Amino acid sequence: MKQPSVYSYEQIINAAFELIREHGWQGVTTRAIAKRLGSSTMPIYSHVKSVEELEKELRVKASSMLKEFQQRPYTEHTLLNLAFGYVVFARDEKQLFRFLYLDRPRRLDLEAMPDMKDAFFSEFGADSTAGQELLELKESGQEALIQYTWIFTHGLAMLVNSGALGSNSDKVILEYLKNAGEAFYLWGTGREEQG
Amino acid sequence: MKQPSVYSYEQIINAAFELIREHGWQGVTTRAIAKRLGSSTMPIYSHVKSVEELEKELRVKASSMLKEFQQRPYTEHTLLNLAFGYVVFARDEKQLFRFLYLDRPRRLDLEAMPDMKDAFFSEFGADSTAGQELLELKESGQEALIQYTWIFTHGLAMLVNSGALGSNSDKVILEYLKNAGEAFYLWGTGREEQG
DNA sequence: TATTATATATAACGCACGTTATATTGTCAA
DNA sequence: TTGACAATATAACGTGCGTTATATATAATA
Repeated sequence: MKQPSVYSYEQIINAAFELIREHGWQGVTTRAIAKRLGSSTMPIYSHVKSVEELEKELRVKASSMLKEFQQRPYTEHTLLNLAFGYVVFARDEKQLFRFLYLDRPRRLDLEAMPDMKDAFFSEFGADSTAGQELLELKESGQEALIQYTWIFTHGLAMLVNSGALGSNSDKVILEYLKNAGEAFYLWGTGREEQG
Repeated sequence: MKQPSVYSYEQIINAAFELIREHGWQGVTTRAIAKRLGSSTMPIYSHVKSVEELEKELRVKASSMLKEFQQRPYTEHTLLNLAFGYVVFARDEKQLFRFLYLDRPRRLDLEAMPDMKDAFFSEFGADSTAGQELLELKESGQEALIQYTWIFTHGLAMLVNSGALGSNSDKVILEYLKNAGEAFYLWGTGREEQG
């Protein structure tokens, strides 16, 4: 390197991340990034091959932000925290949520579901104090509970994201999730007692 | 009129509708419509003020197609039919579903929820033979059941639309919906017995 | 100090879009 | 038959995009 760059890779990604948070993916253009950086578009290309690569990086950043939302200890129930964090992310980071799960259908076919499902499952170690009541279910029952909860959570997140629900307060969201989880759980146990 | 038009309004709308079904809203351009029509772009403008107006018309057509899906008598339960039709539409008309509920967030904030909710509610007349078991719930319980079912249905539709679910067969979808509905219903009745 | 490579700026290319200006056609009315 | 007007075709305008060609400046190296 014969020349130190004045615009770092981080600066570029951060500027792009600011833009996507504010205006969504469609607001992320090379010219818009350059404008925010106070530069031309060239520094972008010296650090990033193409916007496609930049998109990948933004997806990583957005995903890790979502993960951070999901790992906050809102309640004592890890499962509930994962769901609640997901919905709150959809509410408070509308553009990022849209970017991850709505804007680009083809990319995330394989990402959306496994991410969430694995996250759920990773909390099922016997040491976990949070998901205790889940252990009362058979493994198939656990999986079903997770799946139904995840479907409901996803639906709730969508509706919250688009403002289709009347109220979006923490309290209301939490109640939805708790009630639905309880309903699925009771249904599951009822099933097992029968069969 | 001194001249009969060779390209009718219907032809234009139909061509656009074919395009959106195949390639989504982004595939609907004046040039693409013209190409399918075998014409230039001018006939479009003689029947339609702008693409914005055309978008509205397409939204009407897509909505009425969705409604048609929801009114088919898949089962004896009207409520279930509405939900099932919604999910099947999301599965079989991927682009139309995306157009209505995913592509354009701002427009449908006020449309998505009420449409579905009203449809649910319109089935609750005392004459309706389909929703009988619902009448056993209090009005607040009915509304809650509808809301939770709708959230779940919406989430399921999203996941089915993006192919995130393993299987998309009628049977699997129906089972999801029946189980979730049952769970919510049981939870609701349990609640009422307590309180 | 002279050279060289790199970072950046400027400008342009090619593309696709909605839309519009202009030309052409064909049919109805006189 | 002729003139006028509406429907359509052709072509262009303006915009915004990703990307690239070219020019310039600046700092490390020889």
